[in-house]
Amino acid sequence: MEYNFREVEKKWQQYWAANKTYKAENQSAKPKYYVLDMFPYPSGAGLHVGHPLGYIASDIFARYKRLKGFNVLHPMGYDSFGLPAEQYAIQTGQHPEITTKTNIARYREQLDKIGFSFDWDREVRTSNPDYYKWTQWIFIQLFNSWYNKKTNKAENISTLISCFESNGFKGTSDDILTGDLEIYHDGFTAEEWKNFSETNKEQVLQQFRLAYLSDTMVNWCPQLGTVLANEEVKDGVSERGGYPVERKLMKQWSLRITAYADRLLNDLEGIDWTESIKEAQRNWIGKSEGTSLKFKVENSSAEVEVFTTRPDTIFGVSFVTLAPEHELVAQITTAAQKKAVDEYVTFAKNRSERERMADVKKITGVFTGAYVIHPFTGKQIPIWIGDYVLAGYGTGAVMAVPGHDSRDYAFAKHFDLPIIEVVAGGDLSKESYDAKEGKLINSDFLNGLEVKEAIKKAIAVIEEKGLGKGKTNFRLRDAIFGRQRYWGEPIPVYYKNGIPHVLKESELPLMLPEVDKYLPTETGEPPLARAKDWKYEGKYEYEYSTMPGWAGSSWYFLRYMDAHNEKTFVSKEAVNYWQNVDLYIGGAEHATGHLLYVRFWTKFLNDLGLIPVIEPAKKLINQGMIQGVSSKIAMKKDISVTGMKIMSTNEKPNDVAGLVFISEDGTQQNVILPNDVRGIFYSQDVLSDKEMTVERPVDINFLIRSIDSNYSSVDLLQLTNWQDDFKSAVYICKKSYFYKGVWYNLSGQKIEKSDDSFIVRHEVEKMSKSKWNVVTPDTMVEQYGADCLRLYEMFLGPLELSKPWNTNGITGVSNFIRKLWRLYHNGDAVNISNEPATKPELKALHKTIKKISSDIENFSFNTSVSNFMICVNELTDLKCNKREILEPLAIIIAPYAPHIAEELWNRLGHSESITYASFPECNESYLVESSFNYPVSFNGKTRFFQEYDLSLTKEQVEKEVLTLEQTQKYLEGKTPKKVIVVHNKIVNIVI
RNA sequence: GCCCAGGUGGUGGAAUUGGUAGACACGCAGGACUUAAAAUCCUGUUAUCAUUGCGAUAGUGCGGGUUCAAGUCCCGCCCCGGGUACCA
Repeated sequence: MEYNFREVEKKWQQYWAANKTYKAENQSAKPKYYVLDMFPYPSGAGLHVGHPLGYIASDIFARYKRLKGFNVLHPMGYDSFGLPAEQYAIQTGQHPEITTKTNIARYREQLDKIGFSFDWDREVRTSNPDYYKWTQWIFIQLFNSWYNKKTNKAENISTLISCFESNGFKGTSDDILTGDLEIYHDGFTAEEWKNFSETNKEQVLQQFRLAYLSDTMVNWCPQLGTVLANEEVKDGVSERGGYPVERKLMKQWSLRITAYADRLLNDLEGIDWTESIKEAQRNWIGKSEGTSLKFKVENSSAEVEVFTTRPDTIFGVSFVTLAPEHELVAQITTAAQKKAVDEYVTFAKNRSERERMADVKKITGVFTGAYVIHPFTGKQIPIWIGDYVLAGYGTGAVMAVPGHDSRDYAFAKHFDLPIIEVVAGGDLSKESYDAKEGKLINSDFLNGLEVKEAIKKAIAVIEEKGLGKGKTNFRLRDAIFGRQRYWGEPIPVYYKNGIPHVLKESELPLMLPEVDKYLPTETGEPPLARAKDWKYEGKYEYEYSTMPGWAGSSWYFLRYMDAHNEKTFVSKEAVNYWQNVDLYIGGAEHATGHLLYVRFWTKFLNDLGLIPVIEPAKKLINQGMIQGVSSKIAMKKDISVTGMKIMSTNEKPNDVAGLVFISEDGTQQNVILPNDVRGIFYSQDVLSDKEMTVERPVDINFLIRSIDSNYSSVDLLQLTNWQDDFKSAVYICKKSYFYKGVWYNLSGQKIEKSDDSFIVRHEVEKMSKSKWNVVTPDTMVEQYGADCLRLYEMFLGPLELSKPWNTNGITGVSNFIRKLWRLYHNGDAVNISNEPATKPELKALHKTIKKISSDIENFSFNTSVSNFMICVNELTDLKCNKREILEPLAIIIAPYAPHIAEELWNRLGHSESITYASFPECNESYLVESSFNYPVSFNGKTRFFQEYDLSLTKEQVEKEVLTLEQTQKYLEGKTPKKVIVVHNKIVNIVI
């Protein structure tokens, strides 16, 4: 009887669920191991074959660790707040909670079918009040904290208040309190503080709180009706939906992640994450060290402060550029230039982010008419405004050194400003010389110094003269935390006299209220403003924005440790036992979003003494993307057709009746198309000029036959019945066309059938519902079984590589599973012998044990599958049915194919699950060879093989080889110059 | 532009510290079994030349180099994928 995977897989999935086989305990004598997958967002499309890739890998690892005697925590849950469910709610009026529940149920069903060893008792959902209660609680801790630069830790805001009460505040230069943070508040004395109004005090405190309210430039997305964080914006459009994003000044909740910039950067050293992710985070944090420097404005008390990393080039400054939004712009602009400046500032403000990024190359700017005085030469230097200077970085002003900065160079060239050479080594007539190498020239006291020394000296002189001081800047911005959306965690804040107050812990969770519509109010307030009678203590307004999607996922790894605790977000005992994640698997697309925020929150919670770890995950593996193959149908434009030319195609739907073809012999053919034709699609093999076409995706389920890897033919009947605009469309093929289920020849006469195929093009891209190229695991599981899907996804190639999905090799894996089954059976009956195993059998097993162990440790799951195949092939050839071999084999294969392994284990006579068996150790003595078949090569080219006993020394092998008849043949009578013998490896004879 | 990862048969991909390139699998071709098909099993399969057999030559994106020996190390370049984008 053949292996019945349907029955067996179902049986064991039920067994595991009923027996809670994968339940993890919070205490154990065993060492702990925590394997975590990145949270899925349960979208309406369900899981596609790309999702399980990482889950299968982590599941193999988790199962392996259990077999190795570890107490394994391997949980799963859902990141269930978010935009898609809400967008769906807006369209249909259905509560997002219902959509979310349905989607989760579908995910769960799909996950269960693949046989994952999750401890489902620990499932969490970010949208459940018993979960978001603690997300809100952490927000309150952030609100009640400030970052003390002296201790380099977050502390309760009360320590800051007592500092104000005793010492007051010295203003932005109060290093001890502000460090590198930009605090916009004047200094005050202790006495003044005590007399401040509550409002005034809170204004000051908002400058320090880790969760704070401020007027910030935000990424506003009008179509989504919300602000977005920097990493949710890609190329000037929203990551979800692709809607335009504009800059807007709004009062917003933000998190002061910048306080942690240095630690987020430095602590990367201590974690075993992929270098690419670490590098992406380093770039995102963007630390740069330089100096601030003040330039006095001529005939004014104002000063322009700039930030530069190249103070050595101070004598190369030929102008100063301000960002259009710079506060000094209005103040310093001369009357003569006012009009030009105002126009420019308006222009710059109205340009969308998208436009600005699209024409990076386009240089724009205007002269203010004002000048600064060079602090060393005393010369006049013009002040310009340019939008290549960003208001949000540094001081929003730069000292332009066109000789040694390519952006300044481009600006200077464009507006014909002087270019001064101060570092020797470049050719300034062609381009700026940006390298930090060479000797300083034309630079007074810096002349002759190397750039690095000059930087040091310049900073020293600048500081000495009180013109500025050494300073570090980060590219990282504070994270905007409010979203003007419904489906998210309510921010636990209410307003009393305009001052924000947080809720008491006992008042949590602040439940998401019911609303009549999921849209903003008429006055533009977020959806929560629609909630009826939703007021704190019946009178104070709540905050109407909700938290962003990443709030819940910034601490979920902790909740899994203690998922049902009602007293605290995670108990001390649980977190002290589980510490942090040992292995985290997920996509690289979260490099600068989730993975940065979760590190930030972890450090913060550690500062407060709530958890013992400073990093969420010790090791991180990125799985590659499984791409989909979409199929593209061609339409439109003036067409050249192979063998004929279509002359006029005014493709207005009602104007295609008189298509004129010119056939190969040059005669015109007037094709009469019916009047109600609503569109024309072209088979890809009739198009010779791809430039003239546009394409749209069609459902890959309509494909019938693959022509080659780039093209397939499509089922026109299915396509015609698909969507409205396909129903009354004409499908043009080489010799005929298809319309409403009927074929016509090109003269417009009905024909019985056509031997034409309608061809669509393939394209490899991200799997997505909108591209109609999604392949779900369900059909795979149905057809081949979960074990086969698991093995096949691993067999496809290295985990971290992206690859398009194809099922070409699936039969190989399926055959392997059947072959494995047959090894344990003779016909229908289990056939196991208790005889001792032979040497070749033991060798086949133990070399596999060795290989599989090292493969798993190195996350090289694809080679494991190959090695299982080799092992089973060898044992099949040896006709091995010995218990001594087949029992350990079942165990080592169990992490990969748990269902069949359980069944075989059971048939071997075990009543317990294979999950807690112990992984066999490799016995090296079975692998020891007594001889080696040496490849004998001449000048590095292998010619033949010769077997020698391994006890032979190098010298003996050399002597033996030289006596061989074959050797003599290749020597052709010459004497070898040199003979290299590498023991157990190779013989190379140099002639 | 910058940063990161890649480039090996018709395809997915193997290859410890430099040491037999192409494991394993798909596909393809031929064969066995079968009334037939499916399933299964066997043989072959980098290219070119030669072929009765033995074999010869080339070959891991391209061009150089180091070495007895290079897919692997070094230098220069090309191509594809991902990230990032005026960060002073």
